[in-house]
Formats: sequence, structure tokens, C-alpha cells
Amino acid sequence: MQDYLNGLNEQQREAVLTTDGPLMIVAGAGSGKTKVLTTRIAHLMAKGVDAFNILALTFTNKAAAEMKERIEKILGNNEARNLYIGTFHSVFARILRAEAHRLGYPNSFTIYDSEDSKSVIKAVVREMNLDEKHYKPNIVLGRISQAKNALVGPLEYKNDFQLQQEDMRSSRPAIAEIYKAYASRCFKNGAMDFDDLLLKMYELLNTFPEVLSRFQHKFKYILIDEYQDTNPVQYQITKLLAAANENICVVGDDAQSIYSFRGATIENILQFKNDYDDVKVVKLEQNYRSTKKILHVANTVININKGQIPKELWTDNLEGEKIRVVRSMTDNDEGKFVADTISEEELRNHFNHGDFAILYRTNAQSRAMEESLRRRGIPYRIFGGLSFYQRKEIKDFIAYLRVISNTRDEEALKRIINYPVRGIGKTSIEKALIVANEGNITFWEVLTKAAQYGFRAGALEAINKFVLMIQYFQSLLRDKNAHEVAVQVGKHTNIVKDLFNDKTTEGLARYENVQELLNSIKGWVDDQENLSQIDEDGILLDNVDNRNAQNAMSLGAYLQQITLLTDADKDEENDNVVKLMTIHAAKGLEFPVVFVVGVEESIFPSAMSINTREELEEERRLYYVAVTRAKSKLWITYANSRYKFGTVTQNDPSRFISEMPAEYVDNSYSGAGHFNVPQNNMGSAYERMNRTYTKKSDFSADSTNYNKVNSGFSAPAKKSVLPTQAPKQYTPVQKIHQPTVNFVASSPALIEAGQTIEHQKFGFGKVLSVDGASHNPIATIAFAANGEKKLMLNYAKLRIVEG
DNA sequence: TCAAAATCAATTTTT
DNA sequence: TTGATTTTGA
Repeated sequence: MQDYLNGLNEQQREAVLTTDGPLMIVAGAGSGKTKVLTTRIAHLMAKGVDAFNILALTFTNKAAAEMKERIEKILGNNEARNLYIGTFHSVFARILRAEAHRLGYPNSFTIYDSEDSKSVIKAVVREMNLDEKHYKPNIVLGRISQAKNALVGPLEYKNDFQLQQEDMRSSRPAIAEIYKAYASRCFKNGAMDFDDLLLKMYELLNTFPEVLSRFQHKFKYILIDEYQDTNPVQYQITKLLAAANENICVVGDDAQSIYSFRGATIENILQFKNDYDDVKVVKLEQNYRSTKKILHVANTVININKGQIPKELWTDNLEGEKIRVVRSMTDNDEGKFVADTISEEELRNHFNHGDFAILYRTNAQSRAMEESLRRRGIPYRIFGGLSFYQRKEIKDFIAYLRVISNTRDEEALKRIINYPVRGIGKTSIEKALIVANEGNITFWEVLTKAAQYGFRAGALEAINKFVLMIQYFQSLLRDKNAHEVAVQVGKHTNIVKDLFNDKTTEGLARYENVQELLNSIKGWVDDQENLSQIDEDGILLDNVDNRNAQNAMSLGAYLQQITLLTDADKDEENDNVVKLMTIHAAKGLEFPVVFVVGVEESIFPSAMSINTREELEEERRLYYVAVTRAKSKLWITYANSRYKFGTVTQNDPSRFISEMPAEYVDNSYSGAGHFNVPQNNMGSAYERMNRTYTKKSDFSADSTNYNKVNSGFSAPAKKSVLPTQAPKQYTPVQKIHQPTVNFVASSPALIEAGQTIEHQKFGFGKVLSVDGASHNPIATIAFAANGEKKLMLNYAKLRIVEG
């Protein structure tokens, strides 16, 4: 008996050892699912199965990385690197990179992230002369995405009576047309969006029997993690791939299906038994993660849902403490409570920062938490939100690389054609786009033949220079690798220099980000050179016969993988920080102490998901996921009132709270105990005022980075909280204003009601009030020359004269 | 053509 | 309250 089987319970062992034929592992939360999956792969390899013949699909890069790492540990060698372990998206992207030409795409196709997709939709809607207010990119893209995930093409979409009815009812009848135009525009651009990576993979397998057969024989063993989250395309693809050998093992927990908005159907896991003959089902019901109390609460809540695979999780763990439900007055109090409690737990019970997680339903809720943690000087990290590669400066830079790699990429071209400014203005761009559309040629082609289309002399020259520059970069690929080319791009375009010269805080951060990007490319290139260049079956590098092609492939592969990367995938060196994330992002993770915050009706469950039973059940599953993240301590918090777009709103505590069995819940915090005494008005007014005067840069725009303790956060300069002295009599000064000689703007932090100021343009005036807004302060000012005005405080133009 | 100012729009979850 | 987008004015 191999010793990697030691330490597995009976069910887990069975799941590992059943290697042949279809297998479904129903794995409850915290039941050691990853362990089973990885042991299973290791076992297959120990039995002599070649790593090349194993395909493991996950939903996140993180899960994939974790699996690889564990397998290497078990095997004690490097064999694992030959495994195909990755997300659906990344594995398929990799395959498509070699096969896309069969579908008419360039093998160097670009992957569009949702921002690119939306931009294309916007352009299409505009061109079709549709109402942009009505056809919002988000909504349209959502609809198209749903269609793609359900394997519905533009034509089928258009011909489907019910779909058309739905679109009519929401008075968006043109979606079918937009879908069609969007798809062909992406195709023309040589680009695939996220959904295409799945859809085109399916088309590939479905259209080319020889390709299908090749991959069927390559992937003799298929494992799929989080099977409950698969959507119809993913389902069809895996079904095709598994058809020859039927060595398919799916792992999932129907109780944790929380991605239906992305097209996932829980049906896939519920029906798995009917898809193959002799499906073996193994249930993992022992939980190794949580205390008895936490588990019991989770079980009780989830059992309210109907139609699940029956299972009852149990644990040998300690009884544990009751779940604490905490009410606070406002969202800020809630944040304060959480921060205070974390400090207290650290002191009393010797927890580390890294033992805590704060989970919320929506990303917007992170703000209040962030603020309170910062005040207390507790280091934290936010997961989710914008990934590094989605930041503007990074996307701009990458757009150059995208164009070099694939000149058909119109979105990237549009980004950089006049960045940095080179005199190709809006008019010229519009014109080129129109020519491209009418002649059905690419934007790039128009640019290369600009002379034919009668641009203004200046613009023409600029365009030609631009085209030459891109071509020069392309030629560099002949004997330079992706990193060297990127460095040249930075130099030639002056992007790096410009950013370097921008000495503002944001400018500095942008400069550093670009440097980091260059480093990341370097790292990638170095890694590549260490890896074996040729896959056994030639998936990765077909037709590589010269250095040029290799460099180009390398650049393309780099671009491909970064679009599929999320922020959470970056492992940070210092992990001992409080973690903030959405519940969705927390799936698959565990923490000793968990705070679930904002557990209120209309937030959780979300107001958008209380209309049907199905939606509500999904929210409940999400709650189940949240609760089962906790190992030993669990806090559930809600606030009586919170700010929502500037206005105070009130929510009832979530129904999920009352669904928890009372004997496991500690309510003593809910009755507004000492923790909840609202701050007196002075205090909160002080806080509010301070917030008003805090510049964003003080907080560092980069919220994803580990925040330094005492990073200079504190109320800016001295500012009196006391009432200002009686307003001075206001005396008109002059009618037409001549700025004072040596006009020097005042510091933004200091503008406040009661002051007399000088505005560069409007002259002297008196500040009546300042409201809002750390980022958008607006002042009402009475000007001598032209009366009362509401102005956004453009500090460059304001000077305090008195007060 | 660009920055500043004014207006508008959004708020679920993510590969 | 924010941020993004459009309009504006030089």
C-alpha cells in the first residue's frame, strides 16, 4: 500500500482508488476534496499513467496551482509539470493557440477581457444607430454571454421565438443583431472573448473529428473540480473529450453551486449519474474544517433548500463556540466593531492577522472595512477588484504588445493610436474606422494604406510614422525576445519616460506598475526558456522552426495568460494580513476566524435575487459557503443603516440570520450592547469632516497592495473642528477679476466654509459651504463678481485669502 | 486638442 | 458618493 493513502478515511480512499470509469465525488465543504483529487492524480501516475494523459480542469488558477504543488510534493519530483492542470479557460486557450487557424482565427488571436468586449459592443451599438442608453454594454454583453454559454449562436438566437419574445418584452429587440455584429467584429479583430474560449473549443472538437479523436486519446483521464459550477458548453466539451475512455471523475458539491449568473447549471451535477453507464458515486461527508456548532448551523440552513443530493456533514472536531450575531448602528460602526474585535482576538487569543477573513456579498462593502482596519493599523489585503493587468497604464502598455502580436486587434489599436499623443485625433480615427467598416478591411490595413484615403497632411504623416513604429517593433521579434521588445516599446514611445517625469503620487505608482509589468515579462521569458519548448503532441509550439516564430509565440503566449489572470492568483510574500474578499472569491478557502458582514435583506440576499425560488436558493447556498469558510470562530454582522450612493438606507437583518438554529447562536451582541453605543454626534461629525478632507492619494490608490501600518494615514494638517468664528461681512471687491500677481493655489485640505478665497477666474468670493466628497468636494461660493456658484474645488485655481 | 467643468449613471457575484 | 462620460472653452 502506497503511503500517500495513509491518513485518508474510507470514503476518501475509495474515491482515490476507483480510477477507471465514470466517478462522481460528492464532496461536502471542508471534506478534503483537494486532497482526494491530488492524491488521485498521484495514484494514477504511480500506477503508470503518463502525466501527458491526464487532464484536470478547475475554475480558478489558484486551485490549479495548489493541485500542482501538492502533487509534486506527493510524488517528490517534477513530473507534475507535464500534467494538464488548469482552468477551463486557460487550458482551452492553450489548445486553441495551436488550433485556432482551423476556425479561421489567427493562432496569435487576442483574448478580449470584459472591458474590451464592452467597448466592442458599444462601438457596434453606436454604428447601428441604436439608443446607447437602452443598449447598455453590460446588459447586452450579459445576454450574449448567456447565449454563448448555452451554445446558442447568433442565428439560432435570432430564430428562437422565446428569446425574441424576451428581448421584445425588455424592449431590446435588436440584441440578436448586435450579437451577430459583435461576433463578426471579434472575428474580424482576430479576438476571442472569455466565452469564446469555451465556445470555440467546442466548435473545434465538434467540427473536426480528427482533432476530437486526437484529444480524446491524449486525455485518457479527465478530472473536473467544482463540477456544480459548469455551464452547458463546459459540459458538452467534457462530454466529448471523455467519450472515448469514460475515465471521467467529477468532484462537486451541489450545495456550493453559486455561479448560475455565469451560466452554470446545477443540473450538470444532479444529472451526472444519467450521463454514463455505471457511474460510481462516492460521498465525502466528514468535515475536517469547522467546529460542530458551525457545521450544524450550516447544515440546518442549507437543508431549507429543496432538491439536493442528500448528504449530512459531520465532524470529529471540537464543539466550538456559538456563532455570534452582531448588530451595529451604521456600516461604519460595523467596520469599527470588526476591527476592534480583530485586535481584541489577537491580544486575548493570540491570533495573527492572517487568521482573519472578512467576507461580504458585494465588493462595494469593502470600503467601510478598509477604513476601520486602516485606522487601527491592522494590515490587510483585498482580493478581487481590478487585477494588476486591468489597470489603465498596464492595459495601455500591453495594448502595444497586443498590436505587435496581432495587428487585427482593433481595440488595442484604438487604445494606443494616439497614446502618447502623436497628433492622430478623434476625427482621423473616426474616419479610419468608417473606411475600415465600409470596405470590410481591418483598422490596421486602413492605417497602412492611409495615403489612399485622403487624410489631412499632418494626420497622414503621424499615421505613417505610427505604422512604421509598430512594424519596427515587429521586426525586433526576429532576434529579440518578448521582454526586450517590451523594453524597446517603453523607450520608443516615451511612455516610461513620461511616467517617470510625473511626480505625483499616482504618477509614481503608475511608473512602478509599468516597471513591474516589464519585470513580469522578463520573468515569463526566463521561465519559458527553461521549459521544454515542444510539447509531446505539439500543442504548444507547432511549426516552430526559427527564432522569430519562437519569440512571437512567446509574446503571444504571455499575452494570452495574463488576460486570464486574476489578482487573487498573485501570491504575496507577506501573507500574514487580514483578508477581505467577496464570498464568491472565498470559495475553496478556509480561515480560523471569519466575519461575514452586511448580512442584511437586499444585500444578502441581494435585492436582485429574491424574485424566484431558484435565485433565493442560490443566495442561501452562498450563505452556506460563507458559513463553512470558518474553522473555529464565526461572526455574522449587520447594520441598521448604511450609506448607499450617498443616502442613508435601512435594511432589516437578513432572513438567513433567523434561519440559523437559535441554540447555536449568541445574540448577546445584537441588543446594542456597549459595543454598539453609537458614537456621539461630535465624533461622527469629526470623522465625516476628516474624511472630507482626506485626499485619495493618502490612502494610496492601490488598495490591493499590502497596506503599511501607519502609512501616513491620519488627519491632514491641523484643521479646527471647532465652529468657525462668526462669518465676516462680505464686501464685494471688483467686477472683473485680475488674478493677484504670483497667484499661488492653496492646499486642497484647507478649503472650508467661512473662508474668503480668490479664484483665478471668478475672483474673490466667500465659501458658504463645502460638501461631499473626499474625491469630489463641491463648494458653494458667493462671488463678488457673479453671485453664488457651486464649484467643484479645482484647487489649482483657488487661493485662500482669509480664514 | 486638451484639461476642466458639468452632467450622468450605477450599484451582484467572475473566468 | 463615487466614477465615467460628455460638454465646454481656450
